Amino acid sequence: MSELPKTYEPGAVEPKWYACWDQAGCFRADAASEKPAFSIVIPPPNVTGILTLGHVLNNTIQDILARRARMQGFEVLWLPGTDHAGVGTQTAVEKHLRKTEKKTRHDLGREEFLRRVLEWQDKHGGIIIEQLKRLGCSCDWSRQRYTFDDDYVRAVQRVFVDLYGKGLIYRGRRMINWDPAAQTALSDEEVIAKPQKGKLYYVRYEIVEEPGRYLEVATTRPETIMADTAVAVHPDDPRYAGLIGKNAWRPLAREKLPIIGDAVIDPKFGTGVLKVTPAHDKVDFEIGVRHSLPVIDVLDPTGRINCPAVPELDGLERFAARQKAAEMLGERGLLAKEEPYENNVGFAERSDVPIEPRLSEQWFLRYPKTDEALAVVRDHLVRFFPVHWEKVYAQWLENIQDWCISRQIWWGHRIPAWYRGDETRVQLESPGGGWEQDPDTLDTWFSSWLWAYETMDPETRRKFYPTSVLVTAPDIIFFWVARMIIAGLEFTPGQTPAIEDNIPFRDVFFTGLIRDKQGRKMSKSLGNSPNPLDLIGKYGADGLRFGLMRIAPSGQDIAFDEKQIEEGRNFATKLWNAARFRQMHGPSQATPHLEAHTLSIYSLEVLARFDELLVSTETAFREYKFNEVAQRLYEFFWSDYCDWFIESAKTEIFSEDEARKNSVLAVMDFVLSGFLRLLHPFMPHITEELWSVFGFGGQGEDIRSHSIQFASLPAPALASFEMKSVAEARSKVANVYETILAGRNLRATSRIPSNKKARFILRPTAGADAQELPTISRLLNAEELTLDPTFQPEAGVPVAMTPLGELHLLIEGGDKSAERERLDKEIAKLENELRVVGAKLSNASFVDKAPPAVVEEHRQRQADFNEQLTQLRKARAAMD
RNA sequence: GCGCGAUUAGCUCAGUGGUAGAGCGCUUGCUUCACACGCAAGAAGUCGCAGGUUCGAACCCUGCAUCGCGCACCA
Repeated sequence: MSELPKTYEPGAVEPKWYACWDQAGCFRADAASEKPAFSIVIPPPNVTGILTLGHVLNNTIQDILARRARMQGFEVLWLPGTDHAGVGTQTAVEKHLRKTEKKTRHDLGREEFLRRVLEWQDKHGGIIIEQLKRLGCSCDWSRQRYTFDDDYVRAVQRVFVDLYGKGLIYRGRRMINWDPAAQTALSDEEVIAKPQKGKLYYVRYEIVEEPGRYLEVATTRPETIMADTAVAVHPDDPRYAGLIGKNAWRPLAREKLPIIGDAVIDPKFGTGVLKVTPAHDKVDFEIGVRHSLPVIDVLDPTGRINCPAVPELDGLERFAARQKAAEMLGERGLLAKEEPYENNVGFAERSDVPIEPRLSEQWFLRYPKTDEALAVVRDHLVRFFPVHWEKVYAQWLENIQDWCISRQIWWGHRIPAWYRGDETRVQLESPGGGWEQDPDTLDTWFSSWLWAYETMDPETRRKFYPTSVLVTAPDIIFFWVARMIIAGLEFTPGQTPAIEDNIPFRDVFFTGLIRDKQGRKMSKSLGNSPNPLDLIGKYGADGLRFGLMRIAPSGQDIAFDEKQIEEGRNFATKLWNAARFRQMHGPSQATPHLEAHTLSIYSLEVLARFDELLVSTETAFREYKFNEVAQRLYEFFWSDYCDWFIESAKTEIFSEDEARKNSVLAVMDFVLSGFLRLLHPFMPHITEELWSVFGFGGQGEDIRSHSIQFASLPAPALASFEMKSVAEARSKVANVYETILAGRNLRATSRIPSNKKARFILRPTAGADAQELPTISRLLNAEELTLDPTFQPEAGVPVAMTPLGELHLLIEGGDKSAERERLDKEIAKLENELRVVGAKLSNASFVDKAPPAVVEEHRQRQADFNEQLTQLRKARAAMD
């Protein structure tokens, strides 16, 4: 066993072990294994992306689950990969082109542009994979997939053809969300509503049949007046009775517009009159359909006005045109007034510009299996953690609209549809000469929704599908989670047609979003997003992982604070030093063995607490409460193991009694070995390092046989022990520890500096024995602790009531008044607590109706308080 | 408008009916033979507000307020 260096250096240790695991194929899943399967597919990051804290959170959780499952004896597949991220990647490359060459994709042409994207991908692709490795992720890299792998592309297209054949995919001219910046259609999910401060313009439309009478129309979009094809009022609105059927003059590009009645008009909004613009508003379009109105489009794909009839506006950008149109109306006396107004405007998620509702020929998917998808979550065949996301999911599915899946961007899966004249064919290969393929590509999510199974070859799928758990952020619950469930149900990739064999995952764990200390989202522009690689450099991957896990409450957003990562690092150091301390006292056995009859009461105590730790972490894991697991591990090790057990054990460790010393060292090893295994999923590198240094895994050629990764989780230590003797030992230890706390408090309040030895005298209660005095003395940093049943303190000697008796602190020239004050405080505190308990016990209802155990507990407390109080009063009286 | 979360110590958060908790920060004492990325002690909270249920409420119920999120509407 080599000696441990003074401080832990993650920078050297972590990459060493990762390389070792990776080379030995530790993460490779064997589809032919006899072991039960556990599988996770990674939410594929963008191929050209770099690691964010969100990725760290997400992938640490997946790694914890994967590593724990390996230790539990599962054959584990954690399947990694990347996503081509259509719009995102294309936008990045376009931006780059604009900056470096001042060119647009159209300047290059489709073929050249795609060549450039591939160049970009080769240059920036795969960085994130290396970063995940640095974090310690135990993915099966031999199975790494990409949504642009040839097989995967083929599968996506086959699915399109299949759904078209089933009549679920269709092409149609409908109102869609148009992104004028990216110049593509978007799905409803990609539109983010944002409140915007604007103006409400009241525009006067003159009635044709009654010259001089005007209808006032409240609108936020005067620039689209030229596209008006009607004016509408509510049919029952008395203000406008008799106008329906007449006409109004369109104030720009002057034309007669019919005045129509439609029940969708809200008489209370504005003036109760709506200008109907079927080309540029979804509701207006529907009104247009009901009343057979013509559709006039006055916007081009980039969002500029296309209306030669009004030369002042033609060619203007839409927001400039709004301003100009209002001015023109004002000059003509047709603008009654303007009011400031705030309304929600849809913004494109990616390019962050207002979308335009636009009539356009696109491909749509009518979602299949929506009822079934609702049912599998409602009936918990798929379980959501936290459960409240079920409702969000259900709400979406219940109001689901057809999915616009075609995109007018170039970087993506080409739509397998072919045209010749009026003919359309949907098939993988070109039907032959004269046929042209649809220029559009598919929404990236139309490939992602197959990720849970299309990433697996048939053999892998047989073993590992459905996957065990999906770990993802809740913001893609519609984009990805819901659609994967639908895909599983529709395409039945499972081994049997049974629903439970086809759902893509059993459990879904939704992480929180990481925010900064002020609660803002992490973003590049705010510069509030720390680079995880810098954090790994400063605190180690293990420190980052543990720190983050400890502050990540399940399902709640996380306020990031680097201080907490520092704590993760500190915990690694604590572990390292406790191990160092152990190592200084001789070699450890590969499999530490406990001899029941040799165990000290402190050993039994720490073993009992370790068993409790096993239970509480197991429970927390079942609920995916990672922060709770981390917190328990932290508390156990720092407080129970280091502060109490090791400190108490020093009595034996530094003693001459070899038998007792060896017994305690064996317990240290036993708990350390078990604790390393419990901690390993959170801090894989340092635990492997210590496991190896201590030789707990034995020796061997093949790392798989002695790596902590494949060691089994610890079993309860005291399972076969006699419960009564354990309980007795624990009760003794509780008394000892309580006495130590009281003594330390006495020291501190009597202002004895920590480095000064102090002399204590214990006047014991009946039954207290001297056996534990050395340990108590050590933990009190006492010069001397003597047992004296007949001790009669002089007035002013500080005293504390402990379970073992009166503990007196001997100091030179005791300060009477200070001691008197201290005692008075103690007495007042006790009296108060006694009053509370007394009040409760004298309440007849409480004694009658509360559970007997609770009442008994209160009685016990009352008795304890009374006894302490009596003693303190005696001590206080002796001072007067 | 509908729905979902949150509201507990200065900060970040645990706490599902029985004496209010942790970490950080703060105060005090300490380089004591694993660890100053440490040890020990301490101060600090009418648990958002108002009702209700209960012997007993931070916890259960109702309403309200504030903050955040989602969905729908928005001329």
